Amino acid sequence: MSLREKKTAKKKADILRSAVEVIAEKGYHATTMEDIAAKLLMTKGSVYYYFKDKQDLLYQSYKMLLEQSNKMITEIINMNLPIKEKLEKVMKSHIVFIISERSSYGLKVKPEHYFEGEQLEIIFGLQENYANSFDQLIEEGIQAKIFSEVDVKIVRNLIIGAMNWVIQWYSTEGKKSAEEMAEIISEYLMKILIRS
Amino acid sequence: MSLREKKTAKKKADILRSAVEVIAEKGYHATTMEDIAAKLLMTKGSVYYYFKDKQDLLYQSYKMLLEQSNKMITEIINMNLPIKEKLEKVMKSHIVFIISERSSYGLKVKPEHYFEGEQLEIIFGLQENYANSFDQLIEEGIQAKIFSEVDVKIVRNLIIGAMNWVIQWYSTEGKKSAEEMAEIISEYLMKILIRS
Amino acid sequence: MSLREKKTAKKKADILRSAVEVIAEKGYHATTMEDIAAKLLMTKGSVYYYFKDKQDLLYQSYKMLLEQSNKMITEIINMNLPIKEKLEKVMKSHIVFIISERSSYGLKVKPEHYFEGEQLEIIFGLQENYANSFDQLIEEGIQAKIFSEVDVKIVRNLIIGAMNWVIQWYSTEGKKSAEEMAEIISEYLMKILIRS
Amino acid sequence: MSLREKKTAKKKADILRSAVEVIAEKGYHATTMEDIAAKLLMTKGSVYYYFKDKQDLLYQSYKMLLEQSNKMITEIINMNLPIKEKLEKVMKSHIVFIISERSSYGLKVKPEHYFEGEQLEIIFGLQENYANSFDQLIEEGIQAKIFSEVDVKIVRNLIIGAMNWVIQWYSTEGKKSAEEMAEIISEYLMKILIRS
DNA sequence: CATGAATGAGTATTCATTCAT
DNA sequence: GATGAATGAATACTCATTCAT
Repeated sequence: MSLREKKTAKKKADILRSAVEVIAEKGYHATTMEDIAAKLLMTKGSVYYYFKDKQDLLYQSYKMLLEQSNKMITEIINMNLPIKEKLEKVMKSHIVFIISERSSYGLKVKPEHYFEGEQLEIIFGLQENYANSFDQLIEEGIQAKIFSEVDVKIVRNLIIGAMNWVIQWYSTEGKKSAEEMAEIISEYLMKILIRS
Repeated sequence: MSLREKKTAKKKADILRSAVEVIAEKGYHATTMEDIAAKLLMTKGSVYYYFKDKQDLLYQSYKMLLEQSNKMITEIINMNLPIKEKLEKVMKSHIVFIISERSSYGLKVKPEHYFEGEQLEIIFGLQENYANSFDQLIEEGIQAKIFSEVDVKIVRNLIIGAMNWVIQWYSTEGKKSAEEMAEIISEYLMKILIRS
Repeated sequence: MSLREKKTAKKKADILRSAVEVIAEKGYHATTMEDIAAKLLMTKGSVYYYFKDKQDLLYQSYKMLLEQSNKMITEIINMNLPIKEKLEKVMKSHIVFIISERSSYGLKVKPEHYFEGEQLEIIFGLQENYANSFDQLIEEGIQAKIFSEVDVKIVRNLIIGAMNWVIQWYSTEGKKSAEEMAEIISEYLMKILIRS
Repeated sequence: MSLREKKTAKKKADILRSAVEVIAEKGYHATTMEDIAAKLLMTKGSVYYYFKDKQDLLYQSYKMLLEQSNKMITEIINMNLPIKEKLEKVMKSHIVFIISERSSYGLKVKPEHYFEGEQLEIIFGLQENYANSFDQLIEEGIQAKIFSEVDVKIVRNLIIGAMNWVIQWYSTEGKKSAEEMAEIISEYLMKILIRS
């Protein structure tokens, strides 16, 4: 990749990050291209130089988010750790990520509303990948008799829901750092799984 | 209340319910007055007879939701039941309500974005009321040594988060009814609290 | 049709006429919705109440134009007149229409650029209809040995082209009225056909 | 002219030809600088090295067209040929030129919309020159009693209109070559003039 | 000379809101 | 009370134009 290409890639990534943040904060429709651009001291026009349209920006933002989380969960799965610690690590990473990126792995409404065709398929694929990885960890724990025999999908959804909701109530002004909060939360959520 | 007043009140409530549903489905900004009116075979114009503006509609919708949940939680608190059963009942009601109304107790983004001044205070008050009631139940359980000594606020947020997220994944086409699902979920979430 | 419906239909027709004129004058892309609205002392918003979008406005304008000319040519074809007079009448009507409506039967570029799918088919159909009617008149004249044996399609295109071009050079400030000019032109163009 | 200047001149001419074609195809406003540049595998930026702005490009394109046609008509006028053949030659050249350059001597709308001041004068001058040359040929034919006594200006406009319209209907996929078509058309149009 | 990038003015379009009937 | 119509403010998007490298 040439220097110029690197610069372009960086700029694109910057815009995506900016977009993720603003959209997570205000919602897709309430976010204007102006908002996203202003945050980076750019003009709308520039953003359009890098992205086809607002929807494209949303798609790529969301895709980036999901890819990052898939990368994260895959790495952790491949670590040589006890299953319980793996799952805790995943949860903590998930929570810290949400807090630090000020975003959410979950759109505030169904992807079907925003994407269609190939885009929707890719997004669904990535979501499924993450969900499956999560499920895999839970199942492994169940096999190992460390987790109780729960309905994997439901429990996974509950845990992800509880984590994604954190952005609604966690305040950076509070006493606890993101990491501390992630530690506490993962401990609590683990209780849903741990054999008593 | 005269007949006319009753009729008006009913119409208002109808509109609110319609609004709650569409807004929950598509998000506030993506929802047009047309959408809300069309669902009731009305015209936009008529809606304005009953509500000052779109924001007012949102406010009253959301307030209604919160009032209903507060009413619900208060009734359950006053029942003569073991604490564990009370909390389970609250959770089940919360979940069933979310599924049936196809809405969410939580706006998809912070209330601060939509309300201000007195409205915001009232909304915050109602949310606090609900949170406090929830906390009260948790604390009672802790006092009674039935629940373990968790950080009440965090756990409450986790549970509410997990429940509010249900709308993102529960499908009415699935095998389980809302009640069955609520039963299962509340059982799982209860594990966060129950002493092991 | 109720009074209200009549009013709406009239308004629509007014907008179409306004659009036809401005678009014929400045071209589709150079014409703004503002231009069209301003001409009728309306706001853009109002125009959008009656028409889906700018393209829709163009389509309906053009369709109206073609329908009117088809109606005109059909009426003349059905008159009980010598073939030569029929064709002259068609030409004169065509020319007077172009001058009075300040528009052109022909878009300035190919319809394919503006329409697609069903719209394009309908436009093509209407154009074909007009062309066929024109051809029919020419052929009739040839059969009757009044016109010479020309290539019907080419001659039709030449005549229509010459007439559509009138809008480029006819000035309302000149000495001749539209009718006089139409008279002269049709006489000249007839020479292409008349047996010598 | 130095080599460099020659190169520059060639590039300019290339761009002009490209511009003429695209503008004739899509219309001035629908044509983007990108379109023109892309056709020559250039970037927009480069085009600006050679031309001040889009309007300048249009002006020079159009001027070039008119100059070429003036050159053509002048050459033919100066040939030693019977008047009838001269006019036929002019028409054929005009038609072949339009078809080959895929452009039109006539802008799709009035020059007044695109040019002003000196530019407009020059364009008008060139148009007038062409028109006058055309008229001169017609008048010569009338003097020679070969053409009938028509209104020169009107007939000239009719003939030019019929020819400029060719681009709207002539298809390169048809059986007839541009030259054959030009032959046929000029023959037909000549009938307007020829004494019967 | 060429070009990638940035910009801003202009335009289509949407939609909450108003109001006369 | 209801509604068809009208409006204008807001916003996505395009594209001619500029300029640093």
